[in-house]
Amino acid sequence: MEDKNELKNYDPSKYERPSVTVDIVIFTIIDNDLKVLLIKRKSPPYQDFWAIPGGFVKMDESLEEAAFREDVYLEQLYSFGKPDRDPRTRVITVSYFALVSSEKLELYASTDADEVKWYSAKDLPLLAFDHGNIIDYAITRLRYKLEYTTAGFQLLPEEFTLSELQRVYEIILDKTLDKRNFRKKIMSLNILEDTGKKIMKTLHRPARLYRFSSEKFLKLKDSGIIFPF
Amino acid sequence: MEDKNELKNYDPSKYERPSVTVDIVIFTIIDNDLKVLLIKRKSPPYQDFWAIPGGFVKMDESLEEAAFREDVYLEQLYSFGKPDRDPRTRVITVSYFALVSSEKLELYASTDADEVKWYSAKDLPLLAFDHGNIIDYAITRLRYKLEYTTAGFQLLPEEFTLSELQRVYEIILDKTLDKRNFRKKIMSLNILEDTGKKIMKTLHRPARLYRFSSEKFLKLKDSGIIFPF
DNA sequence: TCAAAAGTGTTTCCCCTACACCCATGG
DNA sequence: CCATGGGTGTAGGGGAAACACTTTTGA
Repeated sequence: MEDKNELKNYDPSKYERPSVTVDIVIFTIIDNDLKVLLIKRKSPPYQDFWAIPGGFVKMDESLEEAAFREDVYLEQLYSFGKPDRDPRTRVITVSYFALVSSEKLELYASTDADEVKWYSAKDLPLLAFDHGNIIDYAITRLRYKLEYTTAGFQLLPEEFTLSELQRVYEIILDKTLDKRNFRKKIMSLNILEDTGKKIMKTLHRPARLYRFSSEKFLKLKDSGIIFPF
Repeated sequence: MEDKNELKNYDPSKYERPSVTVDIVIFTIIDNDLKVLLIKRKSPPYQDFWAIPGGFVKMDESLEEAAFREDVYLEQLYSFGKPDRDPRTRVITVSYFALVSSEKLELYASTDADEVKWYSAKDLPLLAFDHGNIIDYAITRLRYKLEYTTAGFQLLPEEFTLSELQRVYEIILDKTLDKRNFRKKIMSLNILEDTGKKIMKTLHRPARLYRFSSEKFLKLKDSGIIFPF
């Protein structure tokens, strides 16, 4: 308690401040595989290592707004701040994870080709800083989220079939699921809306297309997910 | 993406940095009621408002180590960083919640009497900054944690009866629990050790005293709780 | 012997799991 | 008519919830 009272009188202008970054683990699914977006660092420290995208937080800027004008699923993961995690200076990072639907992928692939790459979550390169830990943690949280929320929809285009949705779950959880049980569970959540459309031109029976029921989706968004920046 | 690449080249020394604080929601149970530790602010902003304890993060200091030499349960909650949450300057706070057992209470009550107070979580005063939101979120998380972890033990002395443990759950979850089902569930977790002792001198049948099984407790600690500072 | 909380089992219900066949289409 | 994935129901098992009485002590 004495320490805390002492800190309460601390004058921030008298001391050096740590830098604050926001780093984002961006997931998508490509070719039936869970991918993470990485950027190759062009300068020290960790030059030529891969890193998750992010940046320093400026005084009046909301990085989420800058980085994600798109309507993607974004959730705060954890804040890391060990004094030695960046060799230059004390850097505290607030990490997030994002889910980007496969239909929006072009937005992320359109930069300087050699510098940005989707890596398989199962086969990551050596990473800068503690980014390996951050990704591991993000994958754990993603799997966990999937078990008890509807986050998986964010990885699909607006209209999708139940089989596509099941595949997303199977890829992330890395196990096969029973088709009937999966459908029963999803349907019981009452978050899907039948578009009435079907995918034709397939070599088999056409599949119904569903979309997220937006009213239920808003309820999810209101339930404790806070965007602080 | 363009924004993120641009930020990657950002030179931190050229820009003002936000201040970073760590704020902690400290819970305990007193008189069968869930309490939160608050401190009255002596200076602006929000002078004379109550606030949760916390302080600025210095360059090389781990606030957890400074604030909590005691062995209390400490878990990161969320990082808040809306540019206007502090009227002075941009302040990003990393919030934590802590559980303090009733037997360690003296440590926290021993400061300047009028300035520090345990408030009932059900009857909080007007709070400084966004601390009201932080406490609300902490209570939600605490309830949630209780459902699927063993965090509740942290609020009790080292040796306790099953009825005392049940009362902790009832107070936090704000509902009554079935005695037999509660005991069955706790016992099935295999985290309790019978001390062999009993509470005598009561006006009724004496209750067995249990303690946490430390081996299981360590397993809990290893399961994803990260102390980043 | 009374009051007050400790301690103890069984039944019911619901949810999760396992499991196999017919359907609709394009080629 | 054939290949391919789409679509559907039911039975069994396991865990959570409901529920009431006996025990032990101090006064």
